[in-house]
Amino acid sequence: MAKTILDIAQITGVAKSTVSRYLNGGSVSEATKRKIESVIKETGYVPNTFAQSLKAKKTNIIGTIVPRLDSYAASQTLIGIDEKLREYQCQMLISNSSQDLEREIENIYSLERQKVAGIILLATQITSAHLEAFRKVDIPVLLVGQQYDGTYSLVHDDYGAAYDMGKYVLSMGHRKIVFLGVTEKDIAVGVRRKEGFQQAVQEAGNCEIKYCETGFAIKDALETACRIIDEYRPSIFVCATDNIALGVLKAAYMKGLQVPTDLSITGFGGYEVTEIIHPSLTTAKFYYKEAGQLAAQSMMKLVNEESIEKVMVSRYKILERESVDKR
Amino acid sequence: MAKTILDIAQITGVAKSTVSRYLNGGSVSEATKRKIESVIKETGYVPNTFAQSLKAKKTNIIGTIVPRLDSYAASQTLIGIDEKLREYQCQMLISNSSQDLEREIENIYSLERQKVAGIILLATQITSAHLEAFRKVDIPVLLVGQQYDGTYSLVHDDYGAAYDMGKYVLSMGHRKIVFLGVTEKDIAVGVRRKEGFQQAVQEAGNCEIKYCETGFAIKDALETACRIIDEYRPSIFVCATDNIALGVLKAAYMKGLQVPTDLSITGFGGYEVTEIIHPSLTTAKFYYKEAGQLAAQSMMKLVNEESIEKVMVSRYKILERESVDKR
DNA sequence: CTGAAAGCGCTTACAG
DNA sequence: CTGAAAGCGCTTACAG
Repeated sequence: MAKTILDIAQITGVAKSTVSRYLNGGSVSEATKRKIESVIKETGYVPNTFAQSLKAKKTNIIGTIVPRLDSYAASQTLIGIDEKLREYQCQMLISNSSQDLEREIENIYSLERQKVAGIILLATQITSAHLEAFRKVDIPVLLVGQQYDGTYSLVHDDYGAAYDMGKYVLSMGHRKIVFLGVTEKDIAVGVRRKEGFQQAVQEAGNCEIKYCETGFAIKDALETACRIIDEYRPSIFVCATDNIALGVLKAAYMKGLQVPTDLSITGFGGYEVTEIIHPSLTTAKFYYKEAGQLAAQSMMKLVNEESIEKVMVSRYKILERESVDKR
Repeated sequence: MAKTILDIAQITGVAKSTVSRYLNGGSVSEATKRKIESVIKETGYVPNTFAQSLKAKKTNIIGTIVPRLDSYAASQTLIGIDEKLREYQCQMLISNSSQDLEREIENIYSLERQKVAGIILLATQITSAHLEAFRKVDIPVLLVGQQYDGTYSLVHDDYGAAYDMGKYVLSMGHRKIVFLGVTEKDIAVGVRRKEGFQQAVQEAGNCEIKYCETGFAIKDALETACRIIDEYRPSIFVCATDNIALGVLKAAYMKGLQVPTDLSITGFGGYEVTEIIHPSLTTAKFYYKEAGQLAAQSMMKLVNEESIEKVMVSRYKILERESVDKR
């Protein structure tokens, strides 16, 4: 059923090598070119990628490992990567780790086995097993979202965004603040965003601020927020992600608090939904798709052995919307 | 750098075939087994997938084509597929068509070239070029979300869900209704959902109903809804997707209408966010992840040449929430 | 411009 | 249990 290059050669009456040359743009006379072309069309021949790759020892596939498929940040980043890779005639192979760090490691090795040209890892936490894997695989690895010494990384400016967000919140007159963050194992989201915010607060002084931690899931944030609202009455929740902010928003409704009059809320991310909801959410927008494109472009440079910055930083923008009230 | 099976064989002092047998669980003596094992560990040898696949002529990869990465339905379906495939030791290769039908066709052929064992297509529209591609590629194809004669398909019960939604809306006393649908090129969403709803309305009689069409994007729905609200004052918008409902919700806010007191809204899909927003959205929930799992399982049967139903139907559930008022 | 031959890394009957 | 050999489908110097 599936034709091989030999079939084409025999039908056309030329040698395999000639067909191969035709396929790869080598020198072939116009006449044979036409003959081969028509035979290929008739037979519906498609080259066997494996045989090609076996020779080439390299593919034009870039592996991308994502912690989860159902995240705005991840899907936007993937879209950006995909777009840019397509420009370079490269394919993107998505590998889902389902937020399982061990599976993430497995995926790295599995991508190596599939001879991808490079690996883009949408990182959350980096363990020593990760570092070992980076060392072992003989292909370029680029981290997106987390920074780690010794590997290439593209990060969002979590610190800067959080600092600006802190400045903004304070400028709006808030002095009784809950910062609802996440585990510090996640350096970018758990540590950097907190630190940036802390810096802004510190510079301002006289401010009552409580740092709390919750999970990434909306439901977790909802529960945590309900508890905090009962115990403590902040004028604002500064949330480390938009999803957390969404949970807090729901908690406010459940507690009968008007947003932003009774309670202000901010997020990080700039998910599409934050603009649609009412009140719309004040948040620090990260340019995920853009970051994805940059990641892909940088990876292509790495693959072509051009040099790139060890650490690249993607931009952000504070979106002042309706969920923050002036105090 | 990268070791081959020959290197391992030479270091161990055996033949390539023995190493291969070891790798594939053939008969090898305990002693050689141990030796080979240790050499492989030392060298960090990983088999070359291409060489393997070149022989096997088949991979354990299932290709999945999605119209877009940033859709709740798509990502949930992918997660379901991925989960189930993993159970079968199979890989999922995601191919994004960015809502470009031509690219979708290209992706089918490209997956064939990569010798995937089967293709799961999260379908939107099926053109004749699609049908030609299905015929030409010599591997099983399964459609998800759309039904088409001659191909295997797994669909959501769009008609049933829409019928039930119609019944529900009418039972809540609504008699001046806008059904905000999408292009009829999309049979499942544009035609089936409308037909199911129509059937319910027809059975009820005496009802003023207006059928309108809009795009899939929240922004499109927002604009369309604004126009409709100005021209016509329905008591309810029945929207063909949750995203459209979200757009209408925003439009209502912008027009100063209270939901659900001034205007009721329903959707289709059951996206996570519909539960979080306020008021929460009444919608027909489809079980995307479950559908993905079933799709993967069915595909595995197809790959193993077991027989499956030509058309499978996934379940749904009407979620009665806060966005519909009793009239 | 064209063809014969070697080789990419693996698997698989076939002998032994 | 083990090894030599052929072959999967393609590419790539090397001659001609």
